[in-house]
Amino acid sequence: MNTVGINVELWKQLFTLYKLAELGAHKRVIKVSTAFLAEKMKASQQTASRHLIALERKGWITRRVTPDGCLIKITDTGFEELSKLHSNLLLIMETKYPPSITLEGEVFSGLGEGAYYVTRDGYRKQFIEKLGFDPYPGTLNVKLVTEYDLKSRSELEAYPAIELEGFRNENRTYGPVKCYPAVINNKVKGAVIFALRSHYDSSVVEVIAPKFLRNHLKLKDGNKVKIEVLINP
Amino acid sequence: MNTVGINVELWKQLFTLYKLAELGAHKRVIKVSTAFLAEKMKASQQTASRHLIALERKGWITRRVTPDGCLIKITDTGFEELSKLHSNLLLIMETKYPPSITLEGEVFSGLGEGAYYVTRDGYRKQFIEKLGFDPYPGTLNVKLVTEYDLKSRSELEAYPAIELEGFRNENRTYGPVKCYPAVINNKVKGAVIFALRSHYDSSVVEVIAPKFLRNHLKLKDGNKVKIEVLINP
DNA sequence: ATTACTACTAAACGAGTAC
DNA sequence: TGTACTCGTTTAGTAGTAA
Repeated sequence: MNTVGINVELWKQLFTLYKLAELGAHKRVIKVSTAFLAEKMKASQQTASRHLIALERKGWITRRVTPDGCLIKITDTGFEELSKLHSNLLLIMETKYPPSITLEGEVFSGLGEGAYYVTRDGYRKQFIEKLGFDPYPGTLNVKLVTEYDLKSRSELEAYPAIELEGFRNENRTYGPVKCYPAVINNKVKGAVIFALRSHYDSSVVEVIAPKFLRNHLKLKDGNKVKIEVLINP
Repeated sequence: MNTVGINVELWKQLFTLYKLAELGAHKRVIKVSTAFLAEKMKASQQTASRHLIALERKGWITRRVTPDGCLIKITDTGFEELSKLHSNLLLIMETKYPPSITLEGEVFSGLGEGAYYVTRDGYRKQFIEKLGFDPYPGTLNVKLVTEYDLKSRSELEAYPAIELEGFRNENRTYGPVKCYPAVINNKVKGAVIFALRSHYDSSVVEVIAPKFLRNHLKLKDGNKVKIEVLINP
């Protein structure tokens, strides 16, 4: 998810906007004295006044000062801000799964089998179709160490994955594979893949990406790597 | 509506809680470094750290500090706070009408007809049933003066009212009446009533209450009075 | 690497007040 | 009554740093 845009400064302004909306200023022009608004905000009259000025400057409200109060209306832009907050909260509150799970572990060298599997056409086509990229021929093996990471890894099982179908060619059968889109070291988009019958235990995750991760992220055996596994609803 | 409880201090804490929820801390224990959280909040590492400590003290999160980050989970109490905010916003955003409209005007003496109508049993029973109080026998006449108040009064027409049915007795017929619950001078609960065929023009509103308003609020002719008309959805 | 303390700085607040 | 300015105070935020 990573809602871009709301930072701590905007947030403070949103508070006053929110209070104004509680008074109906998103529906109609309301007349409020700064003292009255201040009471609602549990702040001083001066603070309310300054906040209104700031909101006006920001274009979130229109404001006309009269001898007995301010005529305030929340603008479309202002309403949009409240609306954004609302829909972000909706997403947070009503989504069954967390937006992502972050795993950390150490890079190690496997047996090179990854390359073989990833390049099988039966899988490769599905990677392109379902993940949206053509994987570099090879996987990055990451060993999970901490209790927290192992727990996270096991929680992942319960979350909806992208499923690659198994297939067979003239020689043998290839099993189904679960994968999740992921961001590696906050930089590279790729995916983690879990073969249903893996030659590794669950303390190992295999990562693929369109690029050669070891080079691109300058990774060597034993280096720490961070994998943000994205969960899509 | 008048959401009680959220003030500017709670709001600031809610921001950090909201950011944690964006990271999934309402669903599971997450491991974040204070530096990482700070980046999400667009603040310094120290600020993030202090906020987490404050949230823990408040009981909104649980927190375990480890050598490589904090294990954070939003508590039920904390989740409840986010939930409250969400439902308040839902109410604000998705309600068709503003929660209330405030009218201000001057008290004046009418012809005393109000008392006559209000005490007719056909109306009185409906007041008790639909407004929940037995009105003092008499109405408070309020003259609207400012352009803003006249405009507000006319907007009111479009909002859903409590309708009293007309009736007839042996002598004559009594027309239907629209009314809205209202709070007078932030103190007394009552209602404004609009006879569909009134002897006043739309710059006058008549107010009823279980108490004798003139005495109870020490009102004299020419005094300003504030009527918060409540709109129920 | 972390967290979180202390000391300092910047920003927000509120009292008083002019208009 | 109102709003909103100045100015002193309080609060929040950051930098540096110890653990």
